[in-house]
Amino acid sequence: MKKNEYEQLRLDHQLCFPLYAASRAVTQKYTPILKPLGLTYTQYLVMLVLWEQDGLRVSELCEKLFLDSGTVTPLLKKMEQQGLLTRERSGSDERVVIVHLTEKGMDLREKAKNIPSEIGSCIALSVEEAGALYTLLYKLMNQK
Amino acid sequence: MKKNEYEQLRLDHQLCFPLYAASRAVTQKYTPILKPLGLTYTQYLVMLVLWEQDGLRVSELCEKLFLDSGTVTPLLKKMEQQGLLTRERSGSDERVVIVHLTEKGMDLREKAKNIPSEIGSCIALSVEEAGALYTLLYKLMNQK
DNA sequence: TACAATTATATTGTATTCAATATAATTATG
DNA sequence: CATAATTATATTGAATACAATATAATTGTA
Repeated sequence: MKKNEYEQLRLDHQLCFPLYAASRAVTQKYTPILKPLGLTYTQYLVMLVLWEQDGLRVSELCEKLFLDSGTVTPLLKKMEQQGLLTRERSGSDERVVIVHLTEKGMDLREKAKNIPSEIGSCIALSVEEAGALYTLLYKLMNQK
Repeated sequence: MKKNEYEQLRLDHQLCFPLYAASRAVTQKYTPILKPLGLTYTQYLVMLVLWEQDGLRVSELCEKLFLDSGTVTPLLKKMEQQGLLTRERSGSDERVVIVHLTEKGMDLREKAKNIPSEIGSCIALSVEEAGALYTLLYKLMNQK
């Protein structure tokens, strides 16, 4: 029984591991594609959010991306330096920082337009598989 | 048609995002569980591999975990300092570093034994869902 | 056997992540 | 209205990740 005692600890019995490895693998696929746009993967996620809805608070960006201020604040500062966005304190509540895209930030959308299909073409999943995966992952990420 | 032009760039149309967010969410579940063992998540993965097969090369650990030497080398040094393992150059090939668990490293396995079920109990997926997810993730991580 | 490739780790530099804490502004309450 | 509690963001510190490069050892080959 000695063998079975630790059976559960086998790497190939873990769900966390392929999740972790697949996530990194997919992120790595983005790196060369995002490089011409001057974006990292996390910066790209911020842009996706802002292209959909500009003028969000830092806290709203954090919520949408499931990231905390320790990650997002330096990220936004860097992106501000790069001229992609602006950060200004709200007039009505000085604690709040509102993020707006610059012209340059908005223009980048055009260059990014085809990235999803580029990525899609190098991900070997059928539409059904991708849909099933999507559903399962959302289930996983939305539980507290 | 302006709206549809950028439809693909919506955050909720991306597969990468729930993958990334779910991965981080799951890793975060491990943090408090691993803390009593003095392990981080990545260190735990190294231990899983070594508990299964001791005496691996650094390169073999890298392959199994899909990590590169820039991640693994400092990780192993830290774990060596903590007394969990030893790193020695191979006699037959001085380029090779062989990693062995110490007594302390092996003993930790007993304390880790129930972690998979602890994690399993806070992951809200059925056995079938977990199986399907597992299969899809392996598909994703194994494509070059 | 010199010495050009190759191989195995290690190092460096940049960019995340996140827990924990700090700070400043606003709100709630006695 | 003073101040305790809360809120929003920022800072700090520790641990990853990974691309790019470096170094040392080994192998292949003219």
